[in-house]
Amino acid sequence: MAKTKLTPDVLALVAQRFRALAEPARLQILQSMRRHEMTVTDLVGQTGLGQANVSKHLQLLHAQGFVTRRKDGLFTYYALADQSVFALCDIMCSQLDSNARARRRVLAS
Amino acid sequence: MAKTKLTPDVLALVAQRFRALAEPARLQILQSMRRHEMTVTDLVGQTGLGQANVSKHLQLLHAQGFVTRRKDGLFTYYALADQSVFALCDIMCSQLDSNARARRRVLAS
DNA sequence: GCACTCGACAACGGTATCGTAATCTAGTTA
DNA sequence: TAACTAGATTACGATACCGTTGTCGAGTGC
Repeated sequence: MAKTKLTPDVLALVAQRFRALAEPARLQILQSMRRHEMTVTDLVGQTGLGQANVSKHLQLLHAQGFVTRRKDGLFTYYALADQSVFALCDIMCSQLDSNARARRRVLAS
Repeated sequence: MAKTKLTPDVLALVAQRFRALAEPARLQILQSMRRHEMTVTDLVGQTGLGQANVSKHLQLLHAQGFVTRRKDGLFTYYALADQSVFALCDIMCSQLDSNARARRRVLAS
């Protein structure tokens, strides 16, 4: 395990990466790419977001290294850089679960 | 593994949780609490942030269930709700690592 | 009671970010 | 070459969020 020191600089970078995932639209895009790579128009169709919007979100995700780009003719294919995004989401979801359960427990008292 | 369905609603909640961690100040606060619970003034001293600022960040972290609150006389003690925050940060850091390495590889070509 | 401290809260200015509309570039096809 | 398409880019208005200042309530000690 690469135990990077958590200096303020590193903290800023980590925060930046968290922010990239702090947007429902981007999570939706990432989820749409879970199985295969996709073009921008594919993603526009699947998510219902605007073209410029999707493109901008993809720029950001690519800049942060969450997705890879591959150009072929007119199309640009985007794919997940790695699967760890879903590991992150899983942790978040299980926290959501336990929070909801705790909240219910409080209400029951 | 609690495989929650990733409906748009859930996605919004997950995004909200990511946003809570998308701020260097909050990561700094969480890191300061890694070992023991702390009062607000402790955290102000340790982080160098303003009092009102710290208090507001703590409200948010508490609302999202990342920290617990315990009042004792004049003081309010905050503590980590669980350690999974650091699991999240670890994943992010290792991604940072591999990104940096990939970038270096590109530069070397 | 009075002064003091801790922490929460409201208001405010500055900045960042979202989504959209319009434009531009590059590649394809007729 | 002209028309078309995919996608990137820019400009803009709306909104959200950060950090600070000032204030208030609660608890403590003289």
